[in-house]
Amino acid sequence: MALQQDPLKLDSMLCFAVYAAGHAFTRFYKPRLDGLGLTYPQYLVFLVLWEADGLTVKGLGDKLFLDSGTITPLVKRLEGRGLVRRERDENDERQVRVFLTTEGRALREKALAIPLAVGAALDGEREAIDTLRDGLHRLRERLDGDLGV
Amino acid sequence: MALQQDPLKLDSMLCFAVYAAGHAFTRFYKPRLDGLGLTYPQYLVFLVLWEADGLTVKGLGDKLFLDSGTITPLVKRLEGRGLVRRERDENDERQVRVFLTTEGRALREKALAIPLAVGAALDGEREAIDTLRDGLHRLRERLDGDLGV
DNA sequence: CCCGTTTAGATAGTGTGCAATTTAATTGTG
DNA sequence: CACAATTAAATTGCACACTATCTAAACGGG
Repeated sequence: MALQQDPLKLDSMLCFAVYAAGHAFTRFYKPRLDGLGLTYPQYLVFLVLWEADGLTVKGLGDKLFLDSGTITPLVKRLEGRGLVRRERDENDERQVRVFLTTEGRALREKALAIPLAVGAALDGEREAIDTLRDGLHRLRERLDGDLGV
Repeated sequence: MALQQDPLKLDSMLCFAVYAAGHAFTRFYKPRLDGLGLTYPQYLVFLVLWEADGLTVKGLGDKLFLDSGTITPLVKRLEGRGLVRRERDENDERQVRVFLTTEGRALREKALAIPLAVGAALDGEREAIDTLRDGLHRLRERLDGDLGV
């Protein structure tokens, strides 16, 4: 196996493979999520809330690796549409807890069709998928663990 | 190995692993790219131009899987800083070709340090990296090949 | 050669992401 | 208890990404 000649070759870069696959996923999800009226990041927030209703904004951010600058306006849009309710924690009033409304909880039924569509598109690659996912989670941990320059 | 019980479990989803790893990469690159004054997508544009100067906006988009709505304003910002020059193709005036300026070409020297930093952070994982990258490119092709719903 | 279609690029609007700052609430230490 | 430090959200500003729409240029069949 020859060594990499050009260290700046786009197609050899892991970062670009991740970046491009991410956009491909967003494009793939778009038509499916249109049916629920959700964007992809909003869908992720619901995945978390369906597992753990009443999480704080920070809790959501920790799960999704996003900060309040992203979560706050996103959740406010969901609140405006009556899909979630925001409520200040009475024991610690710095925190805002996000609760599903009946309507928000009901979305879960429709959402069940989405993993099926993904499964169909990636048909017969169960093992490769698990390997990829685990490799990506390890990668993320390494990158986030690095202290910079 | 037990089957997946909850089909909507965040941490089992490949899409989220890709999404989160993408952000981790962006965060990782940020301090390194600050030295060049580039954002990560701008860096990708330079990777393409250093390989193929004078590409059209569409050519850039094809390489990066982005459309004119993203490329046009990005390249205009680079033009405003004197890093690239935009020039309408004289044979087909619908097309705009993007050329590196001397300054833009010179950035490449500084950029060479970046793959080294990535290599250091992911030290000793050459084989795993190649496997991940190839798996992600195959994934992207599958997702983009899907016709939707 | 005319006109409908296609193609390239630009533009407007919406929704992320993130850094930096601000405000309010809580905690820790003397 | 006072008060500095920390923490949680929100806010502001900038830069993507994408959809939809628009204009101009090129193409293609009759």
